[in-house]
Amino acid sequence: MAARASYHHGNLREALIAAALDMIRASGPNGFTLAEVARGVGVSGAAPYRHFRDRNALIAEIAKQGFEKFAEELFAAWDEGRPNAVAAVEACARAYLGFARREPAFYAAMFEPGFPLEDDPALLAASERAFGVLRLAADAVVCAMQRGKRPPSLMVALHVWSMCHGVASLFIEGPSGSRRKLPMAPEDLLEAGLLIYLQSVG
Amino acid sequence: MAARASYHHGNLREALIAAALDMIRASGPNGFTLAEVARGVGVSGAAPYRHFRDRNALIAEIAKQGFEKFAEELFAAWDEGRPNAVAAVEACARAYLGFARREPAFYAAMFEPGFPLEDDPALLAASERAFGVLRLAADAVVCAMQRGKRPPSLMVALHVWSMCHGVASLFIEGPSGSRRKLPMAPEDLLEAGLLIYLQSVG
DNA sequence: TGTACATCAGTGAACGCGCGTTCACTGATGTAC
DNA sequence: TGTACATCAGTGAACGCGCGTTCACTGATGTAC
Repeated sequence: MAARASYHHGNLREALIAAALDMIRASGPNGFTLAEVARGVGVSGAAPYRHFRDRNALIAEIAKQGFEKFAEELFAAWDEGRPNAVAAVEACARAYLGFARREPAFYAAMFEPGFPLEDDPALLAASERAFGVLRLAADAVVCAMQRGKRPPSLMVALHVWSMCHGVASLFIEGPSGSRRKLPMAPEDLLEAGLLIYLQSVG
Repeated sequence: MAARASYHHGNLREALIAAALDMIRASGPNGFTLAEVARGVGVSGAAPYRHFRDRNALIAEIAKQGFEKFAEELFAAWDEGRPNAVAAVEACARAYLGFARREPAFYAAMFEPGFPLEDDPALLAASERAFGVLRLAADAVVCAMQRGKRPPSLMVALHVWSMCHGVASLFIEGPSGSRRKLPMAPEDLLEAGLLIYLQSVG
């Protein structure tokens, strides 16, 4: 829509991504339309194909960037396990929900892309890098325990991930719009849950 | 597609639901098309409107029936808390995953309907009835604890629900198709997680 | 500093497609007398 | 038992719509000489 001064856009690729994020935020990765994105940026419907193979490729790029941001934020929250392993896991969990809350469009593209992650190896890799941060955190928790009573840290990481994702997708407002009401902050619910879990694990 | 003998279908409503479930199983609640459902049942594109207000009403009906089946199965698994509260919760969790696995189409319609649950009061009520079973189970767990150390049972129910839903949506094959590979059965992962959690809670 | 030319990011028109929904209608069913 | 009629589940054609993608093209950019 927005009229452009020059024939060349300058940074169409980034602009398309930004417009797509707006659209996904409003109606989810499925309510997302390449044509409307192009219109929103003030460019013909064919222009996006200079930058993305097809519709899915744009979603995949967004999901990938999302996982990268996500991994960074988790990693920062983790803070090398300071002040202690359990607190660091809690910080990751807060960061997890914070991301889902602040970036519902990225989150939706990451977890409901509408096609298998395997379709895009770079995307899959980015997703695994993000999970890697949770593994780090779980490792630290497990290492803080007495030898012989250590559960597999992969399992702990998967439990933490499941709980985070469960709370986020059930209770954080997102574009899919089927979120439940809750008599408390999702952050508090998750914090309590992980505390109980980690107390028993270590 | 399938040719009919008589002018009247007989049980078009049920047939539409069954055909829609097939379609949702294959491509999710968003890849679902009223026109294709009608074709699949061998009926004109206008016929479904005799039974459902619009496309969403059909999805809502499916989600509602899903929650009802779901509640029944959870309730049966719960088995009035036998043999003991913790084991009964574990049974519910297994039933939760079993449902997601056996009925991916219902599950998808229930948790990614594409419109807010609040749009259909009957649907919302059915969803709350299903959650009610988890509350029952959580109540029993909490009641088995010593007075004074009892956490709010609503919170426990929400934790159990989050973990079940997290595991199901991350690791159980569904139509959205972004499920992760896992080096163990989701059932085992969830069972271990809940055991650790419940051990600490009680 | 100026010019020829390769590169490439955009255009716009077209293709084929299928959707959701409405409408006036018609064929079958069953009920009241 | 037979018939008139109301009911209602289907039809089929049409409406308006917008999508994703391809294609031959053209305008702007920047680089080599």
